[in-house]
Amino acid sequence: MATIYDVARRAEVSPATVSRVVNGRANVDAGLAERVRRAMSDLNYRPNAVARNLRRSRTSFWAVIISDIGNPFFTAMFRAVQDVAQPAGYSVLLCNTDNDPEREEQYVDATMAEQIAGVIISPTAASPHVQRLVDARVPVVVIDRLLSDTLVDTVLVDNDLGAEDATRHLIRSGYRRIACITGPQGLFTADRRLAGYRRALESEGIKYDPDLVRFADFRQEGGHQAMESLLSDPVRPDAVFVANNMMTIGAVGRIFDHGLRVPQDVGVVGFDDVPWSLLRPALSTVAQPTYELGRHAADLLAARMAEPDREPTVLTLPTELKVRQSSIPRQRQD
Amino acid sequence: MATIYDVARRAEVSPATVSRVVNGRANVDAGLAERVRRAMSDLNYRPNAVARNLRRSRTSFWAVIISDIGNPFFTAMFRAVQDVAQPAGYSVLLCNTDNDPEREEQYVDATMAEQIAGVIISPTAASPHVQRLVDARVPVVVIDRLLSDTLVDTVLVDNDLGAEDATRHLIRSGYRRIACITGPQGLFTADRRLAGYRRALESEGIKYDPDLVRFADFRQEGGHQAMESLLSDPVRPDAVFVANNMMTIGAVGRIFDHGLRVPQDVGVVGFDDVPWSLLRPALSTVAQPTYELGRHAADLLAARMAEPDREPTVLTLPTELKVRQSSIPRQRQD
DNA sequence: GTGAAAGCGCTAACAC
DNA sequence: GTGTTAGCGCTTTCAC
Repeated sequence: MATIYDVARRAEVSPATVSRVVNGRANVDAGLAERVRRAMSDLNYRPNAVARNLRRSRTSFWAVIISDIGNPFFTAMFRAVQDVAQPAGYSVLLCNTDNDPEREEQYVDATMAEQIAGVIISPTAASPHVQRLVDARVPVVVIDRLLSDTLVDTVLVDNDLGAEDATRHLIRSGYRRIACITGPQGLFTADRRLAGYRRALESEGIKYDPDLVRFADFRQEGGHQAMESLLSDPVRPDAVFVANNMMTIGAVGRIFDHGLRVPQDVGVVGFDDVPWSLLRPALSTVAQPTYELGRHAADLLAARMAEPDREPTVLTLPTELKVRQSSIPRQRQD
Repeated sequence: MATIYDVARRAEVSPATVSRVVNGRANVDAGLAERVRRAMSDLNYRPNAVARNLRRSRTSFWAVIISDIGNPFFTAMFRAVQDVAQPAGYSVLLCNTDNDPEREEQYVDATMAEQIAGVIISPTAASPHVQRLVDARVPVVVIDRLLSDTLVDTVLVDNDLGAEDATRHLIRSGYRRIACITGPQGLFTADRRLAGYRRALESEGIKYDPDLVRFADFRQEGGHQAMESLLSDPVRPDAVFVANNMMTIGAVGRIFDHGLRVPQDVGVVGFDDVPWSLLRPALSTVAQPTYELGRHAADLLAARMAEPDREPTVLTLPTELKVRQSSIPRQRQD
């Protein structure tokens, strides 16, 4: 592999000049620059990014650390990050923790060791790792979680309001015994969405009943089991608010398995869209602006890199209730 | 940030000894090693991976280059790769090309510049980039495509047979006017699946009719449009074989939009499962062993890294036809 | 078993 | 505008 010295020798200039040409610095004589470019192409020279990274003591990578690569929420967000990063000359590393704090730690360690230029992370429940990144002055943006003990750029949606809208919509559609399947207790989004559900009930004069609440794992299988548990109750709910997309899939499947109809027997509103229009009945959901979330996170990251000492920003984006078939009982459909 | 020199000074040994301890080399006196470990922890020392990379002239990254991060086929495969890579001490970079050859080139360049240790790639149609990687002696495994002009480790499924099975199943279920929506002409999987479709027709004595074939883009929207085009024909097909999962979603949605029923009016078999069990009717598909594909690709990559001059292997895994509701017309269901 | 020292390929002072 | 040179932090001969 040709190095910058080989090119310099061939073009009869110094390595410094070659470096300047490679990096597009203006202050190089046009003739020299041309000679350098010829030499580079003659030798099929490719700069060694690792050497550059060492010298500059940071890389041209961003890392996105997420908990579930199978969830379209994260992949859509990732795509947005990539769309911002690539034109800016950064490649994006996707790290999938499967909600395992140990894996998260491993990735955060790797991130620091590899001198990653910036990190966008959706941390697992109690995450001291973000603090470590902040302490090491690695630019970080937290997405989808609000960390109470760490001052850091953050992008969220209004989980409370979204869940409240969804639940109120179910109430106003005539459902009365409304269950809630939320995520692991202590996980920010799970707690906020449960809180929104509760607030809607209480503001509409329906008593909050903890027996109608299930805590699952935000995955399809969890939604499946939680629904099973709800349906095996002597008095089954007539509607359910499910706090994420994957669990909604699982929950609705279970409703069908019991021979029940959606929305006639059980009304359903999920949280976060699934990008697939095929589902029947079409699911009512609290849509999150996933792409926007990613784009804002990427923009915040870029801003922090440009200005490391700026005040941390917390951005809360609105959700949008999309009413489709799964929450409109037959008698009200027309 | 503490360096290896700081640790050496504090432990009163040489940097070489610290390096040996960090890398777990055996030939270090136990007492010294202990002293070094203490110093490391005192100073909160973290090895600088970039410097190590430069010195070793390769990184501890693998890159997976795919065409669509929104397709569960690729994310499942990625997960498998990650599961092999991580215990082996590698982090995995996910590169999403959106089927854009330019983006692919950019990623291949970055891969080489960053001295990525190994690459798993599902190349776009005509890909000279893989040859470049091979020439540069970067360990590469190609997945989901057979490159005719490049000798390289490859993991495939038997596309021909899978498509043939699917189509024959439709024929035997009583469908006669069977359409095919495949991917972009020239793309390996698209061509092979079309060939399998054709072979089934001909072996069952049905004339192959090019008017029943549509070439789309392997994405939901493409399936949507292709189905629209098929349904606007004066004589509409009574079944369709769709050559990938995303297009199947789009196609079935369009069938519904036309007020037609699946499978009574139009039978459907897709290629590659979708992880959502919720779809109604449940889709008959040619299931690919996605996780296995990824695992084998990762294993081949590891083998190539260990033994750069081994003969390239081409692995072809079987598919499995999963007959569900979408291809069993009512009169035959019982 | 341990240390001294060279150098991976590049960039950025600094000198001219 | 261009060249000289000193490292970035680590690993790895090689000598002892």
